[in-house]
Amino acid sequence: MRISLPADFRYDEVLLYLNRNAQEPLHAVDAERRTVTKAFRGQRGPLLVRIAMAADGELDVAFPLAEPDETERAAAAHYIAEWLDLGRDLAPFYRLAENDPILRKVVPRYRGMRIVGVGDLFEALAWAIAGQQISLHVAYGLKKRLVEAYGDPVAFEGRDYWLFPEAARIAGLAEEELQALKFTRSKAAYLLGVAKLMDAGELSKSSLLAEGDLAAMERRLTAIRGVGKWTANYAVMRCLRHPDAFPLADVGLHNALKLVLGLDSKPSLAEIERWAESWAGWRAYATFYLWRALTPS
DNA sequence: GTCCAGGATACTG
DNA sequence: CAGTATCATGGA
Repeated sequence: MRISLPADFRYDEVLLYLNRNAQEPLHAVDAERRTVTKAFRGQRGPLLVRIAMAADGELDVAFPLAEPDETERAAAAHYIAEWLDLGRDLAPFYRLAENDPILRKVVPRYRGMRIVGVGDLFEALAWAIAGQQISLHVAYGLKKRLVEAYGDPVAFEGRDYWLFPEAARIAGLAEEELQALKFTRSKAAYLLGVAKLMDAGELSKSSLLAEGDLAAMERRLTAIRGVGKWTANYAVMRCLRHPDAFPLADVGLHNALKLVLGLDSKPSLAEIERWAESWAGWRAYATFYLWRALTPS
């Protein structure tokens, strides 16, 4: 199957981003063959896709495990388009960045990079909660243990491509079972709370999207115990895909600004908020591009 | 040993 | 209302 790509799209950036975590359980990047292999939940069961760049510049999508039917092909196309944010017109962001004293230092270098999404709201929130305050390295460990304990494996070529645990599965656990995976008491409680809320149907991606504007989504999410402004905006950025979601308290953002601006200490939240005023409408993309500056090459 | 990681909450003055 | 202690693991 083929997927046509928008004008500004850089596949190398997808590979680089998805290859940050050497022990990633949810997908695999083959750097030499330039492929990404990933399983996701379809209506009739798990689907495994392997994407690659075709010679003609389109995205090639293979289904190495089982031949999909028409519904499944459509689901995969939709999933990938949302995952890689293929539908977004980045031209307004690039125009904005050209005239911004901070973004102009970063954005042109990575033109074509799109925010890689997390389709599942429970996964996005769980990942954000796991990542609160600790290093990415530790957060990756938490995620891997959670996925391999309670997720669902799809075996192919001698390894497992895991499906992230469903909220219903986590909702039935005791806090101690999450603590055994090295979640702190607080994080275990937060994650259980979110899982129960979603399992009860009181929180879903569609109901959140129906809120419409960013402020309303943030209000609903921050009403949940353990979900502060950072977590809410992170989840909205990665899952709901609002281009203006802004994880202001993000340490990576602070470090990126320090690096890009050549500061000798991290800027204050008030300063960042002021700079970001001119990024209005695109603060999620501004953040993603600034994060990129922290990665070599 | 100390500091800090892609924060949130409860508590204090 | 603004500061501060606490969480709790792992790498530098």
